[in-house]
Amino acid sequence: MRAHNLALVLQTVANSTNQPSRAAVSAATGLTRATVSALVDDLVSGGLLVEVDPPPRTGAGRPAVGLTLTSTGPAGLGLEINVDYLAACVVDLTGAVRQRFVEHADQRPADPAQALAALGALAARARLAAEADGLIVAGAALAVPGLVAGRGLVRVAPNLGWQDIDAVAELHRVPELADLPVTVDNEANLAALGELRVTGGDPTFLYISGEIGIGAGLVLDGELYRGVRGWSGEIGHVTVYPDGRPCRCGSRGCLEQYAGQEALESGEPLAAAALGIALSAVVNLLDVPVIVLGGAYAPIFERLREGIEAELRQRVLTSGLAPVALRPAALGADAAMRGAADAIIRAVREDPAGWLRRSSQRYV
Amino acid sequence: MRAHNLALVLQTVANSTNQPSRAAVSAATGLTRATVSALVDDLVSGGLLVEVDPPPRTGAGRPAVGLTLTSTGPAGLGLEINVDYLAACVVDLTGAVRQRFVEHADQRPADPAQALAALGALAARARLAAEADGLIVAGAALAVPGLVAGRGLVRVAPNLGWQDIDAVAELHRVPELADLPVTVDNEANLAALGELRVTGGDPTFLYISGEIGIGAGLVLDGELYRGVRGWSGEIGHVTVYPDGRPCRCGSRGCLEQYAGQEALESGEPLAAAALGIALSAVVNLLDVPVIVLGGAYAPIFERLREGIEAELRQRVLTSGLAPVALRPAALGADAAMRGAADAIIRAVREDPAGWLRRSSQRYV
DNA sequence: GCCAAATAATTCAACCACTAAACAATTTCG
DNA sequence: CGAAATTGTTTAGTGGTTGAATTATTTGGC
Repeated sequence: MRAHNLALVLQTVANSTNQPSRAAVSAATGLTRATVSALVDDLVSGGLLVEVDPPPRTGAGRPAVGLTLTSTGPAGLGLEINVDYLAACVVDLTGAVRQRFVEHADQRPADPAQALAALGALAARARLAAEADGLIVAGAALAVPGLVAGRGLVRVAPNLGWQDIDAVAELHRVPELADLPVTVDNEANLAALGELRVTGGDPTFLYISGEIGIGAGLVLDGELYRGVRGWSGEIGHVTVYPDGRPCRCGSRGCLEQYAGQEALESGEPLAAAALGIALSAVVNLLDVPVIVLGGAYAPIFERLREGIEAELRQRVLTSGLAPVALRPAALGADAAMRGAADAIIRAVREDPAGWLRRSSQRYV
Repeated sequence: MRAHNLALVLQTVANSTNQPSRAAVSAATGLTRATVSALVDDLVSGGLLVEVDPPPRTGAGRPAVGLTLTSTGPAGLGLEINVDYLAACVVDLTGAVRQRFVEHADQRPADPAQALAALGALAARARLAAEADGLIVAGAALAVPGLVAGRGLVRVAPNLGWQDIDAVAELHRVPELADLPVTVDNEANLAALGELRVTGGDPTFLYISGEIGIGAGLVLDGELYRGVRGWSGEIGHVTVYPDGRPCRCGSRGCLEQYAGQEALESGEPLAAAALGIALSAVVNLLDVPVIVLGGAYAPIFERLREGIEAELRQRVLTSGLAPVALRPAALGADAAMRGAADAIIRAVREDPAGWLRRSSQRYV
């Protein structure tokens, strides 16, 4: 119960645009001022919240003490490995990017261990720089363009040529990362989480990421839906033309053949229509009100828009009752890496009690 | 916290196959025997649980007192209106059907008010019969073949010819139902809930219901996903052949044109393939491991099976890693009505504290 | 310039719900 | 018949929340 209320208070402060006082938090949560005071004290002494001195003055009365998330506490290490680059960043509890390293290089010739060692080196640099800056890296998340099974095993990453790679074990070989909890997730899933953070408004949307392959991250009611085995979002292999072009997955007429990066670069005329058909299926099935186009789609959003919307208008049963909103991604190429870092700090935000417990143990 | 634990105890008893003792519940939930005792006493005196005398003897020790859900407490009234029948049933807390009334008649000529008045009469009979039997009808849920907006407004039910009908208001005109909380939901959604109850095992599946139209109910992690506006599951209008037959929804190549009841009756050769294509999209997007075929599909399941599975094998990216299970629905034509009644008792089960509060007020 | 009103935060007693441990009840087994 | 086992209750203690009173610090009227 205390754990729940700690999270409630922390989220309230986090989601508030200004720097709320204890009294404001009390009003927003429905908890008593006394309770909020006690909880806030714990969060402050545990290094998750800080009191800020100059609160905005308003009317009579004792001045309020503003509260805000710390920028020197726990942080998340976001990692991404993709076909043509490696990237690492550190995001603090407020969501600010504190470190950012990107290394452009084709990863396909390298074998997985080499690639992950290079990424590990980048990650180690980011971690050390962040910790020199007063941050405590709470964990790392890695975004990969492929299917991930539980416990950080990459089952297949077709465009990297990977198969059954234990990415966590490889990263843990780097001495500076050996003690760090690492999770692995699909690139589109994490990018969707990143987008959720910056959009704020819409808790339910589909993020679709056009890279060499096409992935999607589905956020329902503010939560990423990963599927039972973590293999949701494979929109690239949704059939749009049943008897269409053969796909390297063994099927025919997959969306990827018409709207993947290779098709786009060769000026495929059906790209927007194919996207529209696949997205209509998503909306008909899930009643998703917002679709965010990311990856390679974001820069050419305006060129795709009309073609997609035409299909949605025609093919979505409820398009007459309420239109589907189409938006370019707010984060650019950093989305997955940002989302990965965000996943770590999200975990701290959702379970501050766990963090306090662990961080008190650190000093015993 | 008490509310949460009351629900926990009640669910534990409900999900248990035998009639567990307080000690068994304590072991299953992790709560202390003392706590469980206190909670169980509340549930017994509130009329949700009953103690059963003859517990199965085993070994030494004081004999246990078995616990089981009451069969004389709260009950759910499930209603269904469809093209060619009206139906009402009452299900008690244990999930047993206690009353069942079905009236076959084509509803299309009747105007909505007439049809709902007839259904209301059926519902009133079911309620009175149930209450004569010692049950307390806690609420009613109505399954309709159409799109429902919040607060019981049926936006469109194409096959009934309905548009913007306030079904709750119409039912409340029946004097015997005037005091009853009534909700309205899509037929496939409620059928999926009904299926969830009887399957028990799989908490994540897609239920697909082949009637005149084709609807789907999506159950994720044991919860029905209704979509932001409650319009999820419109799989009948997912595009399978982009340039295919025109559909009355204004689009082309909708699944309904190839696998709707009318197509099935005319021996459509593409039915199974079309279903397979649409279902592949669902699995690729959501990683759903189980698909349940209901409505008109259930009796012809074996005829459809191979055709659907062939498409799934070809078109689902992860079909090589883990196959998708295909099953006929366990409940027959009663699924939606059963699911509707179930939705009511599900609410009681999930918030027993609320029920206890309300039922204590009833006697003040 | 001072006091009243207003607002923020803390302190303190009471209470609720859970836990742990002792205890009572009732059986089986040697 | 008594020891062991098992269920269920009682009792004392604890963590966490509430509500009321208290303290702290400002504005504004006179």
